[in-house]
Amino acid sequence: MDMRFDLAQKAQDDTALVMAGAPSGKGCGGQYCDRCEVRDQAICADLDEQQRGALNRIGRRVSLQAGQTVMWEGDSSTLVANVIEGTLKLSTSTGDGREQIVGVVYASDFIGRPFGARTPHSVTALTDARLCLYPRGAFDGFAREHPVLEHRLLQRTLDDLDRTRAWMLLLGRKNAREKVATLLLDMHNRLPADRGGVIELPLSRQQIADVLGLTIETVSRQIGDLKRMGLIALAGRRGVRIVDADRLEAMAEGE
Amino acid sequence: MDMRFDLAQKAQDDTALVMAGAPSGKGCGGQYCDRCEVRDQAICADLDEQQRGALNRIGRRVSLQAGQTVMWEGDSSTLVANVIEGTLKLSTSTGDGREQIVGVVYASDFIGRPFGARTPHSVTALTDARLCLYPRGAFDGFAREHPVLEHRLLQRTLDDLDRTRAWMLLLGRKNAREKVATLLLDMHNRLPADRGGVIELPLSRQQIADVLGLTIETVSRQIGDLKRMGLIALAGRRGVRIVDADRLEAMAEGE
DNA sequence: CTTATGCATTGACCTCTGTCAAAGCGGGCG
DNA sequence: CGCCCGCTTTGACAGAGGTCAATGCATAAG
Repeated sequence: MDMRFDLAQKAQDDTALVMAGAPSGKGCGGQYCDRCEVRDQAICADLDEQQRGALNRIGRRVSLQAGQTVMWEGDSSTLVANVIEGTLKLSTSTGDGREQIVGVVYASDFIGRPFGARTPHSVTALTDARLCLYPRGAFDGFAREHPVLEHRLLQRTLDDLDRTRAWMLLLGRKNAREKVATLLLDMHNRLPADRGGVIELPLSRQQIADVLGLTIETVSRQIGDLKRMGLIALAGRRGVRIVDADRLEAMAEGE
Repeated sequence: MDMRFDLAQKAQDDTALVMAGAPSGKGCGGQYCDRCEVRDQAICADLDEQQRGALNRIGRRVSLQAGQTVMWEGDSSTLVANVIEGTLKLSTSTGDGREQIVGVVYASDFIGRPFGARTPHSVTALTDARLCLYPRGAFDGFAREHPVLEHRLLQRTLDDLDRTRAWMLLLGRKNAREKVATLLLDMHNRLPADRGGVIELPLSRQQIADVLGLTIETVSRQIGDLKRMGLIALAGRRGVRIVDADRLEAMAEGE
């Protein structure tokens, strides 16, 4: 059976569980916000203590396991959230099941579609994750009353749009080697490395393929080539160390 | 010589002309806004008369000829604008000159990068066009003081992001036939048709290729195939009529 | 109306990436 | 510690789309 369909089934059940199981009225809570890991990076950063308290009251914390899907492409938009911890993918699919990952989000990022009727893409946890979840209607109302929040959301959305458009160049005009090199550099810049300089990829080979618009076989071959050329070193299935960043950057640009 | 480079050269000169030649202090002007064709669709729609007057004072109207470039990828972001009339493309390129069109904008759309240091893509007129142009700094300041404007800008940016992500699915996962069919339907939905049902494409074959991540030859072959199959009819270089929308939609989805 | 220019089409060929199938191997479980 | 499952790698092959080159044909200038 297709792994992706498998995950989807599982997640559908789990999501229902999360929704039902969360204690109502228990928001992020002022006490949570005070020690929130992403308080200074997330969109709530510019709110004062009182405003944050008010936002708290409409939200709640939720834990996700790797593989769980929080929102489904095409569903009516009922939830938005801040990512407290973990990595998630945003994805869309064609009618016949081809998938494209349209974004990868990290701690402090915002997910969901405020001010819109439909969720344009699915959101699925790649690692275990924690969210600060808000009902969309209440969030929209709060945002409209707090321009500092909307401003921060606007900045974030503009940044997302820039990054997304840059990725279109990769999808439309780069070859497989350039695509893989670009992704490895991108992850290298965004993920923490251990002492040995090894980063743990949050994506399987199939997911890398889904981000780059390739097949798993092509991704595997390209990574193998880069290793054989001595530009990268592999450590297990998910570990990667950039050995020669300059040459890898040259590859990424097609030089 | 490469057509695209040629255009670029030409536009660089012309842009300078426009900037220097515009009478300073002559804004869109209250009298212009009153008869503005896009007043109710552009981001200024929710401003009251007085606020619109204030925004006017920092902007001015500018005319562009087809082929002129208004903003350059990577330049510092100094301008933003509303499109009054015409069609423009947003594009990025790799170091070695491969181009990807990352967006096509029409009347009432907003262009430029507010709240950011750099322009992430070039903006070039595909047809003759008119803009309502604002210096970025002044626009940013005005926007921060007028949450209704920022809200409208946020909605527009969220919509852009949705559309851009949907396009990523096309770039990463659709084949040439599906890409071309999708584009023709998209244009059919957004452009006015004459009595005969013929739409005038604002894009040359090369530009269609740059939107779809294909070569001009592949685009030409696919359009030829669709014509031979009786799904579309051609009228000159730019004219297209959708003959069988249902079958074309099936093509677009790969069915 | 005619001509010239440049965009568009068509053809031949080749390469890159996808497809299908089999083997390898990392990591969790017993 | 070893086994087994599922992800990953590797191989052989096919086909979609790119490349290079020549021809066709709108369109606008004369």
